[in-house]
Amino acid sequence: MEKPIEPPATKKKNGVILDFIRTIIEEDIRRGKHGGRVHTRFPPEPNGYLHIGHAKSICLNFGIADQYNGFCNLRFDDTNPSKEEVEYVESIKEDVHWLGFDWEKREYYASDYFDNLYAYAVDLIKKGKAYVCDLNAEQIRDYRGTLTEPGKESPYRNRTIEENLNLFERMKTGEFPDGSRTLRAKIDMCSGNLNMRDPVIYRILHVPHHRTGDKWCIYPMYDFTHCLSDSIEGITHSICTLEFEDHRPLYDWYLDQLKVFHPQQIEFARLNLSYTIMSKRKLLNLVKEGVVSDWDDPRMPTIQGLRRRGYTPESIRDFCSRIGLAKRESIVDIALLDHCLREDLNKRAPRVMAVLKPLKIVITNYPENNVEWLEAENNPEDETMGSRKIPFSRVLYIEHEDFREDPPKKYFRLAPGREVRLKHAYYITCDEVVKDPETGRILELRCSYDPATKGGWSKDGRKVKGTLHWVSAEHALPAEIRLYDQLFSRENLDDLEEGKTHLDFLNPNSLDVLEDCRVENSLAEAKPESRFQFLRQGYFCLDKDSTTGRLIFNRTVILRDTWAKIEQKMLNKASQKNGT
RNA sequence: UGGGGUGUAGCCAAGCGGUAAGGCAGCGGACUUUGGAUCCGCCAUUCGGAGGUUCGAAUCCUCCCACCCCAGCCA
Repeated sequence: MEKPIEPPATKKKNGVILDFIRTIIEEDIRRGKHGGRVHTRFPPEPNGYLHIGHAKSICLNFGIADQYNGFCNLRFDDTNPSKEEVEYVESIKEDVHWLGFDWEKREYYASDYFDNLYAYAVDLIKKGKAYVCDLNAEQIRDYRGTLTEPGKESPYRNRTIEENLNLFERMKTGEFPDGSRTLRAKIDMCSGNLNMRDPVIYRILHVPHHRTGDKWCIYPMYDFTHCLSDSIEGITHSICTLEFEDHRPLYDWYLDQLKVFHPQQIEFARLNLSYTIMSKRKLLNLVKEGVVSDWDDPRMPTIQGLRRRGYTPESIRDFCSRIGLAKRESIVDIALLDHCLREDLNKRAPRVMAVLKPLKIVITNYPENNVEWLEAENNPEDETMGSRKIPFSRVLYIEHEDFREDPPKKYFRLAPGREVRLKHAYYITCDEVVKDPETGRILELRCSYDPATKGGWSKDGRKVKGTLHWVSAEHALPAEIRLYDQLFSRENLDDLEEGKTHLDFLNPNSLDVLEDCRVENSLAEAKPESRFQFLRQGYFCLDKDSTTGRLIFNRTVILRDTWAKIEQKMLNKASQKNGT
């Protein structure tokens, strides 16, 4: 059988740099291996929801199949019925489709092969390469030895083939209790690779399976199942993550002993993201403990969470193509994902105006009861998206943040006596600040507009530095807006101080719900999952909790905010002067 | 101290003996009816370290160092 080859150098093809896996594949095609055929598989275990790390693997496997005119199977690795559920297989299928990939008719389950696998095991016994072992779990561990000491051979290792066949058959028929016996491969108890010290092939588990019901009470282990499932399906390149590197000799051993079609296992480094955890177990725990609302909480790195948050499948695929592929472990900056999303939505998302924290302004020289419908472009990046009419009237709301009574340097929004532009509308000047005499809170602004600046232009060439978004008080729709931020405040959650866990670094501000927002009336007909750019603020997505009477938006990501940076720098400078 | 891997910028990542691609982040500047977008510049004399081979080394050799994975009847 062919030995796994060292990852060869990356090569360029048509100027595009190939990663090490595609380089191997191109070399295999060139040499005519498997007749030039390329067949991959995405093999999730249905014991949890898919996350962005899985997206990397999905894009890789389906992407390669597509690129080399091959196929990619969806195969559920369902050999442990005590952890797996149909709920998960349904969500996985939905997520893969949503990401934009199609396995067509090739939906397989490892459990489909239970009969084949049993026959292969019998074959191994007949070849004298497997035996039934009566050691219990604890004893097997003792016999296995340690990392630095060799193991000891099981006293049951040299049973006759007939006895093994008989015992294995009786394991299958349910004669023995859970954990009482196993079928083991007879390899090498002295191997430096623990996986080769007579690994378990089958264990007894009197547990019903979500697909095979109670047909089986023995279930095959991963190593035995995976290589043979790959072989049965004619997989050419079996791509998995780094921790399986040690398993490759076993993967190869089973296939060599059984003399069956031999795919090649290739390992790559899984995705890690800054400020994010990717462990299924920890993610499940966040849901169970109520730290987040569910698997699709918009702060979760699950596909469903990202989807609800407003990420597009296109942006996730772009991200996966940009993070690279290698064998070194790394933590990708979450800023790259946000960049991909902004790049996508900048071109595609319609622009609308929404005021998150409304400040009422009255245009004192604008006629009462008058309404003008002004032209507003839907996307300056794409003319074909057209325009819409937005209502302007005497009473408006602007963003509270866009007014300062005592503006700092470089602040060029509204302030007493200052003139700014209302986007698509008029120039206005702030004439008066009305405050609550008791609390001093600003209640409203009295402004005047320049009728000669309709549309936001001035013939006299007068410049205004600030342009604000706004909504007409009478026409605007009330909305709830959920502002999301990273769930964790720590960049690297895998390298924590003694005694700390990721839960010690939860970001207390990961969710801020604004109940009293105002959005422009064109949003009345918006459909859940539709995405918008709220001008000057960020990208938002209509949440599924929305009802006709109550719009709810999730903030996906903010726009780049140069002013926030400038202000932060000024604050830093000031605090340095104060010696704090 | 056994076996298997990996070290190139703040974060990813090319490079495979001919003199350090690209992206993200950051920093300048232009432009702007989004402080958005766009554009233009800057950002590794050095590749974990030390020796060696060579006219020439991130690339080859030797030794060393650091980090990750493996002792489930999980996947």
